[in-house]
Amino acid sequence: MARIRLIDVAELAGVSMKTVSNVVHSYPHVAPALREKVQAAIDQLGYRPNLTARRLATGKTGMIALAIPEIDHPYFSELSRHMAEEATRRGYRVIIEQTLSDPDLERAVLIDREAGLVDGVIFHPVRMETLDIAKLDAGTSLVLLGEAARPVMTDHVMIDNVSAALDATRHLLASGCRRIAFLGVIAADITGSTNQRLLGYQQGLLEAGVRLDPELVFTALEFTAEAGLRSVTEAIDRGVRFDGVVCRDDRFAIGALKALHDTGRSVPGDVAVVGWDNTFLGAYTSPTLTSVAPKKTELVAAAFDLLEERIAGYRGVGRHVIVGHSLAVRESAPHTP
Amino acid sequence: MARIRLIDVAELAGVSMKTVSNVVHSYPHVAPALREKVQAAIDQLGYRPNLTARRLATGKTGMIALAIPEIDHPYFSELSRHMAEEATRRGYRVIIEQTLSDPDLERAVLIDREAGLVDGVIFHPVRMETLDIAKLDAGTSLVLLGEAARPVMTDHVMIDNVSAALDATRHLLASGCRRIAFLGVIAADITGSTNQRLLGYQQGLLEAGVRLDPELVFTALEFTAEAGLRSVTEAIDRGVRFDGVVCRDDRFAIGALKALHDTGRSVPGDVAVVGWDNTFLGAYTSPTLTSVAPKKTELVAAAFDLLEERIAGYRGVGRHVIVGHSLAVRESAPHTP
DNA sequence: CAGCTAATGTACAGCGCTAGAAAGATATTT
DNA sequence: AAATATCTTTCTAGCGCTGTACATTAGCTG
Repeated sequence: MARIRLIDVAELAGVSMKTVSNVVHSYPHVAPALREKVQAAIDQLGYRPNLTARRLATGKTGMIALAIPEIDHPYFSELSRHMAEEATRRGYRVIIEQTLSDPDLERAVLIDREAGLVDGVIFHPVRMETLDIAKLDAGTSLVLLGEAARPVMTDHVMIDNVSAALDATRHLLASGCRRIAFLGVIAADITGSTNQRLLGYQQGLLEAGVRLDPELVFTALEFTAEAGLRSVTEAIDRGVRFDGVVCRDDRFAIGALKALHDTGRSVPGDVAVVGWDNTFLGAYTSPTLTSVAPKKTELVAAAFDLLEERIAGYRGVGRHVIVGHSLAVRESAPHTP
Repeated sequence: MARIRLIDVAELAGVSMKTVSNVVHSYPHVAPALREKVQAAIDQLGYRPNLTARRLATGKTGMIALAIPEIDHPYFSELSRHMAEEATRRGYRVIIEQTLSDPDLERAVLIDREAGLVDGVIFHPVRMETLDIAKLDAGTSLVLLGEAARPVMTDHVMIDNVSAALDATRHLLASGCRRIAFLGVIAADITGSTNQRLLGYQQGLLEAGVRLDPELVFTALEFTAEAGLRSVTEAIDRGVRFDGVVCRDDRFAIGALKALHDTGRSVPGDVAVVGWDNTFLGAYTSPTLTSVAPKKTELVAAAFDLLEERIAGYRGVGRHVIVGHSLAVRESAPHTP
């Protein structure tokens, strides 16, 4: 039972391969009677075009790669879902590459891109630096996500992290918080995100005339809820007093919520908490989580727009697109009454 | 700056294409001096083999498709991660197809498989029925996950749902629960999972001599935390009394936890809760969630084993593999003291 | 009905790589 | 030294599909 090929259909229908191909592609100038005959042959044999062969012939793969640190991080899994749906809408398939924040795997993503497997790559780097990416960006289609790196020649989509952190901080200040913590700084973190979010946080305190207390900038060991939990618990154990927390990641916020709960603090009564990314997690915690909400669909659409322009041949300087954000206000840091 | 091809390297190195190919594939019988010269040419030009062309020539794609209902469901995103890692280990790439539990999209997965894009498919059906799958299973490599359907000729990996539900129910019974609810039955659900889990639940009650009260089988509208929350809240509003809940899904459990919290019940004091799938969600709820834990890595390994045998040419009858499970015991339904 | 345009259909050369056959070179044996 | 065996390398026919160039037929016009 070998695969049915175009030529098999052609023989059965008594026409040339090209005519069958024309029918498959709904090419307009095919006589109705012939089209019907060919279609019947296709149906009878159950013919499916071989995509690999088509790709080789056309030079287009119809696939794009989405390279993210972790598939099962809620933010990235939600992002993946949006990407997959947008891709379907635009006639692409997505192949997801997990980099695990490993510099070598990240590099491999860019190198593989050259292998003709995909038409373009949407890449959220964590560990690779700007120059590193620039060196490997051989002019083929690439769009970067996040804040880690932004080579001059490469397109790039992100939210305004400073302003989003500012919004979060203002929100806490408006509800009366005065000792607001930031969770968290990570030693090994080379991404720009944290710095920018920290900047917005500082700016918020500054404009409200609240003194910045270094003790309130918590550190964590890694980007997990567990690390967030530990960090907050330790701060409490050290006797640090605070009435609000801006978390740079929903997972940190989940950990913080749990730490506060376990140490008998009420949220938002004693401490108000703001998370980041507005993952679905936040909707089902108790209390539900207020969180910075990047406009994910905008982000995805922008990334695809840029990528498709690159695929279509744009070779110019890198475009930087800032997509909107909002604050999804829930119980952990409610609106001021 | 066109793509570098094998022949470009061959010309630069002054050898034949096959020799370059031999170097690329580390074929042993290449004279060291030549190998070096060819390698130098490869490096100089930055040659990358075109995978599409290689595929067409070899007939193998090195890719497998993972078809799941939703990428961002925690269970499936965790599964995806394991799959991606196992695939890498075995030299495959994974392309994730999201079916959204849509029968047409599910069907498309099986039809596409014929298109030579992937070497095999690991498919977790939700809406397609056994016969439907059997009809489309043209003998190419396919492994099914879950309980929805199991055609005779198709390989299949699952956990023993009856026994897992039995374990969960016994656990609650052992800690003294006597009015144990099941969350939940969904009208539109045609998967076998719920029935099997319900069966295990009944069996557990039966062997403990506890009467089965139909009022305790909760229904929900869809598989979301929101629906779980609503279902439990409504049961409480109706005045249904219960001291334990077996949830057929962690998301239901998250919703249940929130419903109990919002209505002032303590967990596990007033009501003990068991979830299903042991997603990472359960580790960060308050209280943390006891959950049925399928051995995901075993499941993934088994699925790949079967799939690789199919790819290698096995054409026999469908194998059914049952992988182990355990109960991840946490605060929401602790061990009996 | 010749003379032209438009509509249909066919032939075939690639796309870039693989792999088996064949050829050429070198080493070993008698 | 001839004959045989063993390496190395080259040659080349596909893999299945697309798209260009060309051939054929049909449809009109004057």
